[in-house]
Amino acid sequence: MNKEVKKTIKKNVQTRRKLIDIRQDNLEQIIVAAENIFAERGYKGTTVEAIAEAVGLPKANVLYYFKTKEGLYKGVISRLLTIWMANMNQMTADMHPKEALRNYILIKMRQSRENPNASRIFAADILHGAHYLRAPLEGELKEQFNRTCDVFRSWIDKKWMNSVNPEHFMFMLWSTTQAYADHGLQISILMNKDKLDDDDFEQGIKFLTEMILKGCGVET
Amino acid sequence: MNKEVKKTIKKNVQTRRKLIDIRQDNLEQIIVAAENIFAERGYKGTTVEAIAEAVGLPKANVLYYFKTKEGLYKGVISRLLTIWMANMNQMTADMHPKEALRNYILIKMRQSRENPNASRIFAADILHGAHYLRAPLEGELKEQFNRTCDVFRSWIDKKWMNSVNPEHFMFMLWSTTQAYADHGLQISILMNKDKLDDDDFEQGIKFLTEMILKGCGVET
DNA sequence: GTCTATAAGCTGATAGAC
DNA sequence: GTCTATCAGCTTATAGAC
Repeated sequence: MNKEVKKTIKKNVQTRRKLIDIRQDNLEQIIVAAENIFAERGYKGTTVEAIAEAVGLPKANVLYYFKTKEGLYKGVISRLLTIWMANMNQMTADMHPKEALRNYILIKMRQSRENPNASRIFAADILHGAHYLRAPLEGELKEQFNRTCDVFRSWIDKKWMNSVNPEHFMFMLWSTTQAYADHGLQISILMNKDKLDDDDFEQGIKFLTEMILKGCGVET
Repeated sequence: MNKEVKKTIKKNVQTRRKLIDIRQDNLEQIIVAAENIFAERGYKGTTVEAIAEAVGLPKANVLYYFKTKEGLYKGVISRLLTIWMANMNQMTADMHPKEALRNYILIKMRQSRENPNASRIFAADILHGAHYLRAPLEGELKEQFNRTCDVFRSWIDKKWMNSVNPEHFMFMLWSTTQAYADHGLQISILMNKDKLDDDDFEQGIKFLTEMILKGCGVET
C-alpha cells in the first residue's frame, strides 16, 4: 500500500467521522427544537418551517432527516417516554409509604420543573384522543400503574396507610404534581409572576407532601 | 285598515319570527357543534368544514353567522366561561370548611362529568400559552382566586383548618377535580373502560373529599 | 338568508442542481 | 449531504347567483 492510498483512506475516514458528527449533531438539534415547539404550539400548531428556523436549517433539510412531520413527532414522543419511564420512581411494598411517597412527589415535581415539555406534550395528546399514547398506556404504563396500586393495597393491609382507593390515589399523585407543568402558566399568572421559580416548586413540594401524607393517614 | 293590509302585516310578523327562530336555532346548533369539535381536536385541528358538516350546513353558511373561525372560537370560549363562572361555588368565611369544601368538590366534579368540554378547551388554551384565557385569568378569575384564598386564611385563623398554603391548596382543588375531565381518557384506559361512568365519579368524589378534608385537618 | 364556486394563502413534501 | 424552487393539497374566507 503506497502513501497516496493510505492518505486517501485516512481522509475518507476523517470525512466520514465528520459527517457522522454533523449528522448526530443535526439530529439532536432538530429533535430538541421540535420538542420545544410541539410542547408550545401542539402538533397541528407546529410547522416544519418553524422547527427548521429554530435550528437554522432549511426545512427540506429537516425533512431529509425525518422524512415526515409525523415521524419527527413520534420520535419526540418516544424519546420523552423513554426518559419519563427511566426517571419513574418505583415504589415497592417493602418501602414505608412515608419515605416512598415523599420521594415520589419530589421526583415528579422535579420532572415538572426540569422537563415540563414531556408532561405538556403527553397532556395535549390525552386531551385530543390519546392518538400516540394509547398504545403505551394500554401496555407498559398500565402494568406499572397496576403494580403501584398493588403496592398501595399492601401498605393498606399492613395498616401503614388508610384504606383509600388505590386507583384514585394514583390519579391524585399524577394530577397534582403534573399540574405544575401543564397548568404552570395559569398558576404563575394567578400568582402575579412571569414564571414559576424554585421557591414556588419548593412550596409546592412541601404542601403536596404534607397534604397527601396526612390525607391518607401516614404519620409524618 | 283593510283586511288585506292586516293579513300582510300578520304574515310579515310570522315570517320574521320564523326567520329569527331559524337564526337562533342555527346559531345554537353551530356553537354547540363547534364546542364539541374544538374540545376534541383543538383549535388548529378543527376545520370550519367539520363544524358545518356536523350541523348539516355548507361551511359558507357557518362563516355567514360567525364571520371568522377565530370569532366562533372566541364565542365558544366566552359562552363556556360564563357558564363556568355562574356555576362556580362561592366559598365564604362564615361557612364551615367541612361543608364548603365538600360542596365545592361535588360541584367541580359534576362539572367535569357534565361539561368536560369547558375544562378541556381551557386546559388546551393554557397548555399553549393562554392566548384566550390570559385576560380573564388576569381579571375576574384572579379576583375570585384571591377572595377564595382569603377565605382559606380566615378558616386557618379560626383554627377550622390546618395552616396549609392557601394558593397551593386552591391549585390542588382545581387539578384534582379537573383531571377527571382533562385526563378522563387516560384514567378510563388505565381502568379498562371505554369511558368513566357514574360510579367512577362517585368514587372520585368520595375519595377526594376524604383525602382533602383529612389532609388539611378538617374534621369529618 | 342560502349555497356554489373560487380566490388567496399556508404547509407538507419532493425534485433536482450543486 | 445540502439547498433552492416548486408542486399538490388543504383551509379560511369571499364573491356572486339564487
